[in-house]
Amino acid sequence: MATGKELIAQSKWAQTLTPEEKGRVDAETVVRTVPKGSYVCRRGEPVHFWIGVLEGLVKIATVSHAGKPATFSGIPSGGWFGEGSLLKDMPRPYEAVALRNSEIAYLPRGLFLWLLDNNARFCRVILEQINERLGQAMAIIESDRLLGPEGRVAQCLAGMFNPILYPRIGQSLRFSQEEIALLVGLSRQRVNQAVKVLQERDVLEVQYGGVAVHDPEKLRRFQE
DNA sequence: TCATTAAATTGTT
DNA sequence: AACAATTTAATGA
Repeated sequence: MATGKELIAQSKWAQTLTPEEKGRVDAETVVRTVPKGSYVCRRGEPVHFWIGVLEGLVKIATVSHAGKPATFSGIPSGGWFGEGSLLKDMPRPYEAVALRNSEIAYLPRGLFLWLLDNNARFCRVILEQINERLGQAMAIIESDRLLGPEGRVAQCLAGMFNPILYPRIGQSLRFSQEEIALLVGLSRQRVNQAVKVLQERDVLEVQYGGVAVHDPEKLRRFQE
């Protein structure tokens, strides 16, 4: 099992750091295990950290006044989130819940802002990430309003192939149908039907504990 | 390495 | 939501 430091070093942004900066990151970043179903962070709390999913799967969601949850996106291993909230001085607008046992890194706000101020390459990587996330948000809005369950599942999975937000994801996505259901906001049963339809259409292959996608473009083009 | 058991996931109602 | 069937992971001989 790789250590927290090793997993952090694999991130794209970590490659931009000087040895001194790397030292501060290692010294100040806290890594903890978050069990399945527990909060990684809560809505409304002060934003003190930039958060990384070293291992596992986390969903970003909010809860309506009626108590209905709405998922915005899923963050798999290697993904970092919350940079937008760190730049604003507001309580955290969304909550994050671990969908499986996960290793989560918490990088202090002060260190994050210091890196932005002092390292232009780091700053650029973060800009790219925010830009990618905007594109992803647009895609989610579109699929939510225009597509049926099969299309939503397809777009959700296709979003996981974004190489800028989530580097090093192979062609096999190890997300169980239950996890996919929690991410797209459908019942597990409906997701089970949807992935079978997608398999019929030759867009993906259903496997035990996940799906295999041989052609992400084809998945992205599935707009029904 | 193989067989047995427990746990996770799937498929269906 | 509940159930049975299937697959994987873990355990010990």
